[in-house]
Amino acid sequence: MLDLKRLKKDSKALANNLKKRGFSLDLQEWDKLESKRKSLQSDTENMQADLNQISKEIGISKKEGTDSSKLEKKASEITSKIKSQSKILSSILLDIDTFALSIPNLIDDDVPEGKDESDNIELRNSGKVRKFDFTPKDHLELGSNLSGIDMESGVKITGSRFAVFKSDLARLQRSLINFMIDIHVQEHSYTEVYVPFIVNEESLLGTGQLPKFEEDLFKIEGKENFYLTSTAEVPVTNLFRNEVIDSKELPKKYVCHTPCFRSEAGSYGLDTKGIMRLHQFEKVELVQATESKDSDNALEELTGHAEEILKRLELPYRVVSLCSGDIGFSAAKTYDLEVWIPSQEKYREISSCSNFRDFQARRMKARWKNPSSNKTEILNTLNGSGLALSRTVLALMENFQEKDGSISIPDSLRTYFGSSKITL
RNA sequence: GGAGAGAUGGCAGAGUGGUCGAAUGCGCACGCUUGGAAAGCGUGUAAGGUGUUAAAGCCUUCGAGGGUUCGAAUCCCUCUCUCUCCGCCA
Repeated sequence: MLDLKRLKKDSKALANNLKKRGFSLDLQEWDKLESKRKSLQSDTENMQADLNQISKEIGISKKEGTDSSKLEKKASEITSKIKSQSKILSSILLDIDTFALSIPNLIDDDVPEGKDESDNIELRNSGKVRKFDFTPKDHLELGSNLSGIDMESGVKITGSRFAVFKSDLARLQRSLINFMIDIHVQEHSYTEVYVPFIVNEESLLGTGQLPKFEEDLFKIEGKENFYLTSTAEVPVTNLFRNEVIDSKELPKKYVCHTPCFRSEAGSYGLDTKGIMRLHQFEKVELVQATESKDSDNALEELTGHAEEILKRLELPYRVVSLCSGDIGFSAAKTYDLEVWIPSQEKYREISSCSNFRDFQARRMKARWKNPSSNKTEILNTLNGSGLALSRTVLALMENFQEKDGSISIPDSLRTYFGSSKITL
């Protein structure tokens, strides 16, 4: 959520910033709501102050044993006025809340301007794209030859976009989880957490998936409004919700492995083959909370942590800065890591690292105590995949395939995986 | 699932209808003290809104929502969560 104070003072500047991502802020609507609120609120607060004063006088009068019936009559009149007035006020406050919750985050100045994906800017790349002396197969063909990826069973058990991993490929994914978490814990000093995969509405409001993007989520039928997590970002970032963190503990760095469930509404034609885009996939997620002055550096650091995994796995990748039109609702700035996919001869997203600044933290009242001012301030939050696992499996299969359909395992992973090759 | 207890500030913990936004302790900040530290002493220390150059002031908030009352942390109702005992279970 944006700072409502800034919206009150500086709405035009905010509107200009939001325009860059193609969001038009309805300034007329805002002015209308805000001026209504202002007059109603100050009216009711004045009445409330009167009532408090009179109530106090009644209290004193009762103690002294003098007659207070006139005061009580007056008070009772004010009370009923307040009741009707505050009903209107609370409905306007609700409107303002709804309005504010559906405004996306402001975009950092150094985010490239653009309309869509095609305007994203490549910042750097790493690793050599392999030249094959045979025609490389795609991961699905490799996987079914190895009896390691079974899409049919996924469909049978659940439906489309669900997959079954078997044998060495199931083990490959499992070894990658440990590989990634160990590096982040031991070398990048993250704290490992295990969290619920089912989350409530408040958590999703906090990170910004709700109220606008409910159609991307799997909702659980029942008395309570529960959802399956679409990313570990939701449960992990919400660890900070309604907390005041001691400055000595900052930055807070968490790493977490979870499954992710996405309905993928609106992506019917995309990546229909194989495990590129599934309703359920695994991810190792990095989450940080920092003071506001530190989040720029933290984004670079966190992105580097995710890149380190790709480097150790010897996967060719590039880093892309998302343009203003492609950046997500809650993010102020995002770097995507894209890994080379030989069968598509394209780089594809395998990690997305974002700085949300105070946008999520304000929604979830995640704060820290600034010892220099002795005030509580809103935290900055960041996250990034480190990495998405099914796409890592996919990338390893395709990039490390041999002519005979076997797959070699990069050196750094061998102790985790237990052998150097997956063979037919 | 059955029975009972509870939810108060960063934390712990008083407070059962009226100057209670809330005693006290811890923590934290500042000062005194010290060669320096610890201890000790003193002062300060909730959040949000409104307002202001800044402040003062005013409003709201004691798990959430509703109700009673001139007035609610305190009484009533509903819900959520936590703890203890019993049952069940991985």
